[in-house]
Amino acid sequence: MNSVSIPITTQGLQVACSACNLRELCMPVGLSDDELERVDTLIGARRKVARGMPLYLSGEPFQSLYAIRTGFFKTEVISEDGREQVTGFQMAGELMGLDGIGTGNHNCDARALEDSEVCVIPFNRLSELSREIDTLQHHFHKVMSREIVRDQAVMMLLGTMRAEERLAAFLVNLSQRFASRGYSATEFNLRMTREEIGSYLGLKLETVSRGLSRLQDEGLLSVSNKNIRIHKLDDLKKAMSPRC
Amino acid sequence: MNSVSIPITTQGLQVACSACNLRELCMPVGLSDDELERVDTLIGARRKVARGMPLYLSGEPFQSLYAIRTGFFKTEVISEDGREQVTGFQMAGELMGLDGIGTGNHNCDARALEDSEVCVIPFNRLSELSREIDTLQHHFHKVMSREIVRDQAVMMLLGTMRAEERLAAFLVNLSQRFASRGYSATEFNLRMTREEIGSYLGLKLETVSRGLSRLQDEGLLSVSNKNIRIHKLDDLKKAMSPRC
DNA sequence: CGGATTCTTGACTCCTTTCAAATATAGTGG
DNA sequence: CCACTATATTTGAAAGGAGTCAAGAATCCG
Repeated sequence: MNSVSIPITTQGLQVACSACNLRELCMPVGLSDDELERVDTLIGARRKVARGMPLYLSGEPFQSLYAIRTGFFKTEVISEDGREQVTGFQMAGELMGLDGIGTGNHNCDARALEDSEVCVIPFNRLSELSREIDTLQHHFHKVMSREIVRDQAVMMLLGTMRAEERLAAFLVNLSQRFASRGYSATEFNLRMTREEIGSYLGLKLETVSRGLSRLQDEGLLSVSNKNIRIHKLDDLKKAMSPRC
Repeated sequence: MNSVSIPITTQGLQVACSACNLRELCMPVGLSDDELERVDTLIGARRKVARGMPLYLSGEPFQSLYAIRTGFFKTEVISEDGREQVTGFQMAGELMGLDGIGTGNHNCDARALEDSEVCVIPFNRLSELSREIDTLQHHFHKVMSREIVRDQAVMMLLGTMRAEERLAAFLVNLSQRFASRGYSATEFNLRMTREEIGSYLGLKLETVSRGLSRLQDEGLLSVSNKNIRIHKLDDLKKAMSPRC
């Protein structure tokens, strides 16, 4: 125990947006120094979310958006008749909560797949500030729009691709997102279970498992439980298309 | 022929937003008279789109959003390897083009399924105005958010539902949207082909056809080509869930 | 009116699911 | 730190639902 209290709480370690290394991925991009300073005031607080715990649940009142600082999340919709659909996996620098704006309540569950930390962005203040800072407004609109485009890509995947193609597309997507964050594009650990992958891809967990085994047999990658090692990224990309 | 020129062009018949009967469905909601007047200046022009013609195509530079005044559209994504996925069907009062904000180019094709007319909303002016009118800003954010939620519902449909369930969900959705526009909830004409329904629902056209026949055999509705008559809307809703 | 498109239906195939069992892994408490 | 239990993963075999292929019928539209 320290006799002198050292601020080791979340708050104590806070890093301003202007100094955040996720800046490029997160909200503020292309702002002047002055504007960045004002955006710094936007982030209300940090919040830690332990693995398995919800960041928010469907039905809860919507107040804030969340930018992931560290960690990994899934978002999941549960229908009235009990069906569960994982609608996405989110990693550092990505924004969550956009679905809550429309109704004023969150429309899905967001759950940490590993111990994580998020920046809380009060939506009211984001609205205010984006009325004053054009760049911020436009950036926010772009982020929402990209989410729509991403969702459309998932529709395409679910509507037209076969099991192995879906799996290849899923892995290539993860690979690219890890790579853009400075991690290896060819080796990474899955944070989610086969069942969660299956829910996202519209497949049963057994089909996911078989698909991974098959891609391994084809020599495209190695699977060791949650660890993925991609040997032929190009061929994996080709496996996203029919007749391969 | 009229000897005296009467303005029968699109422009001549223009109706201000403040007098538009789609007001509740479209952009401006809950504005003061003063604000409504300013929003009127937002609508650049009307544009007619003949059946089968594109409102915009993927790749074209994004300039404007479009609010449907009359008619019916589909939006469709085409992937690099040639797969087509219908991502939605839009009717009067609904907004199209949100997917273009992110990249500055449209990311899908929007095509009229019947002769249609849209209001052109220049995005720049919408951005400006929404910086000045809180209500408009918030409404716009809500519309985008609802689009995300809608997309998530489609993911759920594609990821977890069986053919007949998807079809039932599709028809119930159409029914509700027609009803909220003052049309019959139980009888309407499909504007799209079986193939387009299939693309949207992740099914082949034969499966759509068989599904409709089946729902008819079960007595839930009558199908006569494009005409749908729903006899048991409650049971059709139940058919969206498993074990029916 | 007539070719082209769209729709329906049947028969068969194939991919994914279901059901089941064995194995491996991870988390927990002693 | 190890044992133990719950969870997660793999794999096989069989079943089922949607896809494919094909042909005929109906409808649309110029």
